Amino acid sequence: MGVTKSQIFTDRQNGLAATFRVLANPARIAILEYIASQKACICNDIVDEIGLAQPTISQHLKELKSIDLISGEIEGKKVCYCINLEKWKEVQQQLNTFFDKTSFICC
Amino acid sequence: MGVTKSQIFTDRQNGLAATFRVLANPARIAILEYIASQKACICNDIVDEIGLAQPTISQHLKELKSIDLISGEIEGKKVCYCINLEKWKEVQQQLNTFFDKTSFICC
DNA sequence: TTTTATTATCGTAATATTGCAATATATAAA
DNA sequence: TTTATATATTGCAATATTACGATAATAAAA
Repeated sequence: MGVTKSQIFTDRQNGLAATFRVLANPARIAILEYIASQKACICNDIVDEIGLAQPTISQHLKELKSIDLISGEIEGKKVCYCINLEKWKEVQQQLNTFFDKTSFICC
Repeated sequence: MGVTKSQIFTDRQNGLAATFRVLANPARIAILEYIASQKACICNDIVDEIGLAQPTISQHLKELKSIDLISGEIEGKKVCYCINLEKWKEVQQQLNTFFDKTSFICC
């Protein structure tokens, strides 16, 4: 075999892991931090800012968009990426629920 | 190429991504939730509880231990795994710092 | 000591992920 | 329309991850 056996876990557990997975990459962390640092939506100066090739950045942006963590609006020939604040808060909430629910003292 | 270019990111960004990575697997989520649900430390009934082979569980436990999210105490021929509450809180804090710092309105 | 039960490690197969060059697509500018 | 610029997609090479069987290591029990 060799693939995550998602069938044996709940949708919630799989969803939580999937969210963590999108965040589990330093380039995507850096992209999110950069987008957020520009108060107005800034487009692909991201490619210049981060030290990765344009197709690589484009792919990372696609993944971030796939879970709605960012949105991308087309403006002429440029695209303007922004943090989707609603989803952002939702994810933060989801993670906190996990951490709060799971922390018990045992040993 | 084909590997994450960690050199171009900060230690903080790499560390954050690494933490997310450990959590980015439904089996590890399930293991953490199971360990936490047993108020006293329970050992590898985890293998029975989760539907994965013993070596697989052992490997996941190793990863969780590697970032100190759980501890494993040897008790005779059994090992007792527990949530490391101190680290747990620290990770939750770390993630919240990321989310709080990064959330700005742009679009 | 031998046996048995528990956990860890090794080796390997089956994907999944990361990154980039080449190229396609889309839109503004000339 | 042609050209230039910005972004997305495709295809591929280089790892990384997940899972498990076989086996080793450890310690209690017989």
